[in-house]
This record gives sequence, C-alpha cells and structure tokens, in this order.
Amino acid sequence: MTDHPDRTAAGRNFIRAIIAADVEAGKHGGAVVTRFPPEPNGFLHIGHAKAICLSFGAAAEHGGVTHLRFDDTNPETENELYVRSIQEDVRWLGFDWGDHLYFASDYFERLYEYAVELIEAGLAYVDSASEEEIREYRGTVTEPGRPTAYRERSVAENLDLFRRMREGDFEDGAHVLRAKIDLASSNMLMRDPVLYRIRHADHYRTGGDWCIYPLYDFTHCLSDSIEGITHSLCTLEFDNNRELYDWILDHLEVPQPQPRQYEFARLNVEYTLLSKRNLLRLVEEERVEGWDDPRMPTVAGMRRRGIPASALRAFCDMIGVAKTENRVDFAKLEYAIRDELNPIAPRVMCVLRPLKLVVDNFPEGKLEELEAPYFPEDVGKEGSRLVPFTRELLIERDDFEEDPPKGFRRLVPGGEVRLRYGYVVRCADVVKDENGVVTEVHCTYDPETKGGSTPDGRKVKGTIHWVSASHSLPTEVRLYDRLFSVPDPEKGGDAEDFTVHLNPDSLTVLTDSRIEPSIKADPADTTYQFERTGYFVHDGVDSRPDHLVFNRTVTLRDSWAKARKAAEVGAAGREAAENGAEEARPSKTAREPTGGKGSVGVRVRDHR
RNA sequence: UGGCCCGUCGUCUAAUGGCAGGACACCGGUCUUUGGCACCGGCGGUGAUGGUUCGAAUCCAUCCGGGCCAACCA
Repeated sequence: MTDHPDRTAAGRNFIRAIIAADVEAGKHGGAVVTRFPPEPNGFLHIGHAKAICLSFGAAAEHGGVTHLRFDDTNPETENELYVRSIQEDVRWLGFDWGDHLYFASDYFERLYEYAVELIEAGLAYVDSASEEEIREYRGTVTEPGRPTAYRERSVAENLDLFRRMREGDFEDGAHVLRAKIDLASSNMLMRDPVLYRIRHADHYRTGGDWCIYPLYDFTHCLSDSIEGITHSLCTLEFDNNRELYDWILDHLEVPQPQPRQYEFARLNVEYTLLSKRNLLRLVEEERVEGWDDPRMPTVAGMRRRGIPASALRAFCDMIGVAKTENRVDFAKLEYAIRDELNPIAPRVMCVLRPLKLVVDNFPEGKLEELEAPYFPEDVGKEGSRLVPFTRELLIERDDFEEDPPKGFRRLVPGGEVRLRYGYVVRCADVVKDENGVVTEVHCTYDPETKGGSTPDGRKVKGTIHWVSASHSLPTEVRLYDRLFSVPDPEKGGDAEDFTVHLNPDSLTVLTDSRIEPSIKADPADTTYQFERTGYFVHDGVDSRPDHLVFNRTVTLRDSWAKARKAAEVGAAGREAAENGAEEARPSKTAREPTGGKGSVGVRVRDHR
C-alpha cells in the first residue's frame, strides 16, 4: 500500500514526529497502537479518509496496529447499516484492522464499574436537577458555574441512586451521573461534565440491556485505555476535551502508561461540506440520491464516481497533517485522481453530444476495422482493440465550428482534421435545418492517411474522436460538477441554510451519447479514459448491458477550454441563456434535449 | 466577552535559533495522432509592532485576524 515511498519518511508531520520520538524513547515498550473510532450514525467521508490514512499509516510505519472501534454510545442515532458501510469503506480504502474490531458498547459493563469507582472516590455524583437547570447552573464562558442542590450527596446515596438508574427505576432525564471536578473551571468541559444519562431506548447491539448510556468523554478515554491504545489521534475540536480525557484516566485505576490524545486539523475541501449532520440532511431531504450519490464527498459516493482508493490515499499524502485551519483546493483532489488514472485507464472513444459526419467518398455499407491502442506511447502499456469505421460517423458537436474562434484546431468548413486512429478528412459541405442549425457535416477522406499518418508529410493540426453511427452503442452519460456553488457552503453557520448554495448544475444527464462497441467485452468496473473528455466508469447501480450508464469521474485538463474561458472574460455572459438549456437540478431527472435542435450551441461545462 | 488552539506563496504544507523549500493552481515554452501525459522555465509567502540574539518563520511581549468550547451528541 506504500505507493508513495516517502510516506515512510520519519517526521513527515508533527504527529508522526511525536510517535517516532516516543518509539525512539521506548515509551509503551516501543509499541504503537492507534485507533479509528467512528460513530455508526453516518457514512464515512473524505475527512475520515484523512484520519484513517493518518492513524493506520502512523501505526504501520512502526509495525504497530490500528483498531477499528465503533463509538456507539448513542442508541438513538446509530445502526447496523452504518456499521457495515463503515467497515466496507475502510477496507476499500485499503486498510486492515485484522482482529481488532471493537465496539464501545461491548465495554458498557466495565464502564459502569469505572463509574462506580469514581463515585466511591467521591469524584462523581448523581444530579437530579433538570436538564435546563444543569445548563443554567453551568454558568457561561465568563461566569463560573454554581453547584446544584445535589452536588454534596453522600457516596452511599450516589451509589444507590446510580444502581437504581441502571435498574430502570427512573424516567429519562430524572437523573444524570456527573463528574465532580470544578464548576469554576475556565474550560467549560471541566464544569462537572455529565458522564451517564438515562435513556430508555433499544441499542442496535445491546438491545434493551441498558437504560443508562455513557457519554463520549467518559467512554472514549476509557475505551482507549482498555484497548491499550498508545496514541489517540483526533481532530482539533476535541482539544478542549483532552483535559477531561486525562482527568478521568488520572483518577481511575487504569493501566500505565496511559494513552495520550493528539489533535490535528480536520480536512475541509472547497465547494463541499464535511459535517455528518449536514451530509445527512442532503440525504434525508433528497437533495442527492443517497449517501453514495457520486456528487457526495462520502467514500461510497467517490467510489461510485470512479475515484480509486489509491487516489484518495495519494491526496491525503499530498495535503499533509497540521494544526492550521485549512480548506483544500478542489484542483488538488482532481490532480490526484488524474495522476492515478492516467497510467491505468484504457482509452476508448465516446461521443457525448453527437453530430453526424458523412464521409461522402467512403462506400456505403463498407465496414473497416481499425486497430487502436488502448494506451498512448508515453504510458507504455500494451493492448489494442478494433474500432469500426463506416461512411456515417458521429463526432462531438463542439468539434465542428462554422465560424471558429481564433486558435480553433478542429473541424471547420473546407478544413482538414484527423479522426483519431482513422483517416484525415476534409469538410466539404454542411447541412442545416430550417433554423440554421447544423445537422450534418459532409467530408471526404484521404485513403492515404489510414491510421492517421500523413505520408506526404503535411501537418494536420487537429485530431478529434468519433464513433461509427451504425456500430456504436447508445449510452447515458452523467456529468458531475461540484455540489455547491460557493467554496465554503457552511460559512453562514446556523443563521443561513447551506442548501441555498447547492449548485443547480451539479448533475447533467446526457441521454444520446454513443460509445464504441469494444467496451462490451470489458469488466463492468473498468475505469476508462474517454479520449479528449475525461475519466469515466460504469455506474455501479444503474448501468446494465441493455442500458449503459457512465459516470464522469473527472474531466481531463482542458487548456483549450481554459483559453476560451479567458478569452470570454469581458465578453459578458453572452451564453448564459444557452447553457441554461441543458442543466439538470440535483436529484431531478431533467434530460438534455435529444434532438439536434435544442442542444446546439451548448458547451460542455468546464469542471472548474 | 473567559479559556484553549492556530496564523508561512492564491491554496495545502516543510523548515524544531543558521540559505524560507515542495506540491497543487496560475503564466510562458518544448513535445505530441488526446488542446491529455511528460519535460523545462517563471510568478509568488513568514499577519503587525516591539524585544532577546552574532543570527528569529522559529523564543518573549503587545496588538490584529481565524477556529473551538456554555448537548443528558460525538
């Protein structure tokens, strides 16, 4: 899995430096045990991928192990479906927890005993104040908290009450167990944090065994301790929790040395959001088709989109680990994807928005099979397929211009262009409908240029992709763009609903695309490069032999589109209206018009 | 507002008192039967002000800016 050799270089980030120093110093006997502790209440996303790469990577670097532990202490939000998807996703990412699969819910009995120990030491008490009261008595960041009426209960009374809480003698919310620490602490988390609450709810694993459930701060440090974790890595927002993490372990009889918590900055990516709460909203409100919608930043979504696990790992390597708040450029992810796919994705030809091209001097009914390599020279991989060449072909609508802009290197009236792996053709004539829309391009081909070479040495500047009109396969193609139209959709906080920033153009469905027939013989999970357009993969959910569906993983870099865009700056949004014709809304199934008429002038939206 | 954390090219990230480096992006070029890939070159940064030091991104102080914390969520 070390596809990047320098990954093992010591001290590549501050956490790995700490771990390396600890190993060097012989702490924990030189052992490294980390853990990845997801709560099974949602799907894993790219932010988790960063945490997974860090925790698994840092341990593996020293021959250590990483535990997968479900932090399942909240029966109301967690379930089995999430447990399964999380395991599948971690495995798919390429990491192995071996035998070390754990559940915090398996520790409930031991946790209960630890709580009793705390009570016996006079360090925890049962508080019978209401939730509102406790909140009010906690004070604010500028005012200290005050004790409720129950803070000085005797150990015996606390023990009895806590036992009866477990027995089910009380209603939800009647009592809680609190640590007795410091109500005046400047760290709000130290103001007698709640350790246990009563919740008469069935847990997806323990069923009705318990009606009291431990909270995060109590559960997490002790779970780490129980499992012999050495380095407990989490994100920055748990910084304030560390003091409590240490306090609990310091005041209980636990194995030494204790695990230490280290925090790093969570990942943010431009034009997306990574909070599980809001991702869940997108799913529940059907703004997307589900957790695995290819537009989602979830591991499942990215997998369906065609992003290889190796690209995600490479991306995590590239972004590093630090404590600085960050928002990573979307282009960095795209780079990682292209960089992984370029050497492994076989090239095939698919025409996204077809325009008929008739080769006038090619015999009607004649079929010529042309050999086309799957990889360009520089990739250096063997393999080729035959592509059928016929009198009637289909080319990309964008590849013909009657009135070409400066620098246009494709087909124009009277001009020559090379059909990839085929012949050089010259445009002789154009057929238009009553609206002046081009419906057919007529060409003549030069038989001497078979395969694309020019024996006479003349330069043909443009090469375009094509398919046979009669032998190509119809396919649906789904083009994805960023889910949000602003770099930080959650910026407004709760004051603003992030859904207003959803990009209405995040999905474009093309229904009359045509692909070369060779792909019929390939495994369904093949990731292709459609020449000149991008990387595509069969949609794992909707694609069938009789109804092909391809997802665009990422576009190819397109310096022509970039140049065009730059040229148009200042020319105002003159094409806004035309673009509007092909947009589909998220989760809706609007289709691009299938006739030539409506789709003329439509440009492939650039991914940027 | 009290506490804690964090400020380095546009973005991400190195430099642990000793030449501010890399990646992505961007710009220019070479190559090219993908306007892809590759290669070459360029642009561009230590939030501010003081102080300590032969020497400060690094240590200290103040200020400015950003983030987290007042769930019986994690």
